Amino acid sequence: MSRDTLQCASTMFAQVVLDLPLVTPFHYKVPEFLQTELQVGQWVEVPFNNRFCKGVVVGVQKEAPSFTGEIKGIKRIVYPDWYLPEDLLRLTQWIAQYYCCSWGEALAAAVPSKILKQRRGDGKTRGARYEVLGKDTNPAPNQFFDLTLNQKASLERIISALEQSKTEVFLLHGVTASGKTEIYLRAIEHVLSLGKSAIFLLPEIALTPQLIELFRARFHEKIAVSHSGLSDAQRKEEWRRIYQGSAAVVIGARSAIFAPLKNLGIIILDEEHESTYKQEETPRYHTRDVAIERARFNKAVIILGSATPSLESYAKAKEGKYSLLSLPQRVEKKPLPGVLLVDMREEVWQSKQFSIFSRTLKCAIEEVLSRREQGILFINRRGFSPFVQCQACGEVVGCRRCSVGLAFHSRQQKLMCHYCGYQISPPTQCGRCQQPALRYLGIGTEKVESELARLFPTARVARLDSDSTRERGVHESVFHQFKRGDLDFLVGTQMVAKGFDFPKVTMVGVVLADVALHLTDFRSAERTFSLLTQVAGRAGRGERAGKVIIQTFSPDHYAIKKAQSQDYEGFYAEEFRHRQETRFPPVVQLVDILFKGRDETRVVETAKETMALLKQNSEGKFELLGLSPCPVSRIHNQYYWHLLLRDEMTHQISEKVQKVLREYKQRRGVTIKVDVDPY
DNA sequence: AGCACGCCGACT
DNA sequence: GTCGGCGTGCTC
Repeated sequence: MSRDTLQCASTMFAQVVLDLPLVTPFHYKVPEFLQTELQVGQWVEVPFNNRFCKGVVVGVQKEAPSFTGEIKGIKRIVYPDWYLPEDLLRLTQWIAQYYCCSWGEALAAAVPSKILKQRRGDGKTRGARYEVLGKDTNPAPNQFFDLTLNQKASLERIISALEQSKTEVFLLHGVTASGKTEIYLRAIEHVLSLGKSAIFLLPEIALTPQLIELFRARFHEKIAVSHSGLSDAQRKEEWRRIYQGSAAVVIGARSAIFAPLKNLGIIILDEEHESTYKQEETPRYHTRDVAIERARFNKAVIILGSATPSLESYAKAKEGKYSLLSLPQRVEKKPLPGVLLVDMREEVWQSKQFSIFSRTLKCAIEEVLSRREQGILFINRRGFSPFVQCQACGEVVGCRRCSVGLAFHSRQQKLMCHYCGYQISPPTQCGRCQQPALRYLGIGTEKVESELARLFPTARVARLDSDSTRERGVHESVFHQFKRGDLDFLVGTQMVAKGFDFPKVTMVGVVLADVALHLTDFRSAERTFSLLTQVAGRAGRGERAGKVIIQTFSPDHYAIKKAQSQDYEGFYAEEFRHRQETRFPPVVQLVDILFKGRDETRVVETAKETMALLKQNSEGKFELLGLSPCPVSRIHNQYYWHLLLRDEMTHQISEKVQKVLREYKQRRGVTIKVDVDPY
């Protein structure tokens, strides 16, 4: 894959990857008039199956390819001055082979669709609007406050790795408010001083306006912020800007890992335990693993930061594959908030009725109001009532197109499906037994919001969840109101748990901690623990000490107990032991094969045949954990089944599976997708 | 993924 | 008689 200009009289052949799920690159003749220009990494237009397609040149060769049919010629170079950087070429190739997809599909994930997709006559990009970058609205003073000893020690190790230009993976384990961000900022400053560039990754960019402001204030026009609101044209424009070197620091979610920066010195992945880093469409890559690979290609340093590292990363740190950096204390010696568990079984028993706020939580709310402080109430479900059940026959009102219940949303006065968006007006009677006995059960954000308003009429309350923030700007305006002190309480889902830094928040209430705990998923304890720890971390970041109240029906569960004592090590040890006993990651590797189709019998037949084929070919290299319907087995009238495979970390599983699937003739109407390291 | 080719049912 | 349904196979 040389980038040297081709200067050869005899015919040359180019290997071209097309944006299609085709396994191999295709060969094309390099016409005379392109021989001196054509280089690896360029986008070309080629004739393909009676039409023209765009593709990327991934190699050139003198030898004629073994293909026996007619070899056609490249029509033109699409962008004479643009090359896909070599590290991205190799990175996409790695993604294709590790995550079982075509190189073309991996490229499609890495490059804005406007650049790759064949669209005739897109040459004129008329007045692409994009956000003017680096305009800092309120230029914060460069805060060169002193680092704590732990911060200093961590930063020194990072800088020493940067100086040596060798890849080192750091796992920065710092409790909430321990000053991880300051380390990131200084590491990036150092990288810039070496004339190199940086990528800073976040789980979800829209949720972190504060952090973005901090970066803007520090790096001014050097940064490019990639957010999901960009149009296709803006995305292409952003790519061009970064490619031309007008930004040295790129901040963004998942896809920012593919930013075409030159001379990459560092990649930082904040909140590395977050599951949003895993892409759920083909290619189903995990941003953390892609980032590590890209760092390796560039001899760059990578920092994974979290208050609750994933089991995967912490295990690697313990094995010595990653370098562990610890920040066990909050900055300025601020204490971690005290955490109180409320046993809701006892609460219901003693108060003889169920209220969504226990007496303890009510007191705490009153205290916040009387002291003019602020509070956050967290509940991991949106809507008013997560499900509606007939008290006569037990039937739960379900979606017509999905195998899930409908949730009642009081704002719209509708029952809604959270999977496909289907909605109906609240029925007056049960659809099965016709009795007018429907009851609205469970707790969602809307119910917490309305209960809070009912019990504390003076409280000024706002709700933050994906319903309330659907309209543009709502998130930011609620955020600023809360910051200014125009609100007393914020009620919300995960959204209020992440990255917020409000000094006046002294109380955080978790209305029901059990929601995520009882899902049939090997990561549910880990998710619960880290969510509770993150939420708790929102309290007591300012002058006054914080208090956290967790209401739960399972106060004895280790995920909840360890979250109460904020004991990551203890949780890790116990959870790791579970994973060893039950043989789940990180001690083994999983690969999931997904089957989807409108005709369920066909889906199952296909899955069974595939399973039989895999069994024949497994040669003891991996274990079949069995075929089953997905937890939500029907979405939008499509049936979902999956086949889970387990492997003792030999990493040959993808190859084997790919080979088997390639040989298997796909049945009509059923799509098969491979999910390596599934979530 | 597209797109053509091909083989069977109901329509101007 | 043809229009068009989608099942099958191929693309340098």
